[in-house]
Amino acid sequence: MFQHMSKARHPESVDLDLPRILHALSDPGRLEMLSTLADGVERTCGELGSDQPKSSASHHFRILRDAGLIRTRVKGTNHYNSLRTEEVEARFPGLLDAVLSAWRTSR
Amino acid sequence: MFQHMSKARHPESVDLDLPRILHALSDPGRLEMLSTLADGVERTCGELGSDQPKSSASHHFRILRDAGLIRTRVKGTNHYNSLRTEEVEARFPGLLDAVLSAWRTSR
DNA sequence: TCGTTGGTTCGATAATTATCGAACTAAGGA
DNA sequence: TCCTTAGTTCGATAATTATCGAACCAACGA
Repeated sequence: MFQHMSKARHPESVDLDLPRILHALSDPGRLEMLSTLADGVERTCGELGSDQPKSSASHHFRILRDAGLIRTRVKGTNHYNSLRTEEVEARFPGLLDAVLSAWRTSR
Repeated sequence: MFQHMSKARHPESVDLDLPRILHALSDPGRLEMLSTLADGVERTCGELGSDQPKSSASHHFRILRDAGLIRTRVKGTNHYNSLRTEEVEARFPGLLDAVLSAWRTSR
């Protein structure tokens, strides 16, 4: 009885948990993915995590998804990821901007 | 040949590492400590971590210190901790404010 | 000098997270 | 129907982090 991605959870905005979000953000690879997504363009997993094994990339996507930072839309055999900008912003104003611009200046 | 706290490291502002900082922030207890320190008042370890065993509290202080988020000043037998507000702000503008106000609204 | 106080460090154990090959699955195309 | 593509899930192992009692240490006061 396992859930495949097609039924994956995306927590409601209200349920976003700050420590969980900060943990998801505490990894260079994941920050890089989010930074890429920050332009609002959807991207497939392959486009974002091509520098590592598929299972590793998938793991990191899951962390981000479970934290509520990205949404994954399944279309055919592709999984399109997008940043949940407005929802995170509504719950934690300024957080995403601060983190992503911090990342860009320190990279 | 061990280093006691009196010679503990406090990383230079320039060396602040974002993933490390975000990891340090990804714990409710540590967020609570920082939130308390945000008023600018120095506090001893005992005042901040009285809800847990000394060794656990000390561990969390170390994480925060190593990340460069707090400074620990030793005076007599007391260790006074303060938030490194300006330094973190200078390196990562808006980050601390965003995280701490996010924490306060979600607690 | 002895005890106390405030906190660190050690050491052992538990818990969480990361990594990645291999098996799997759903969708699409030939 | 068979093959391929894109990505997930499993399973095993390694690495990191957390927890906390116990030993320790430096400063202070009696």
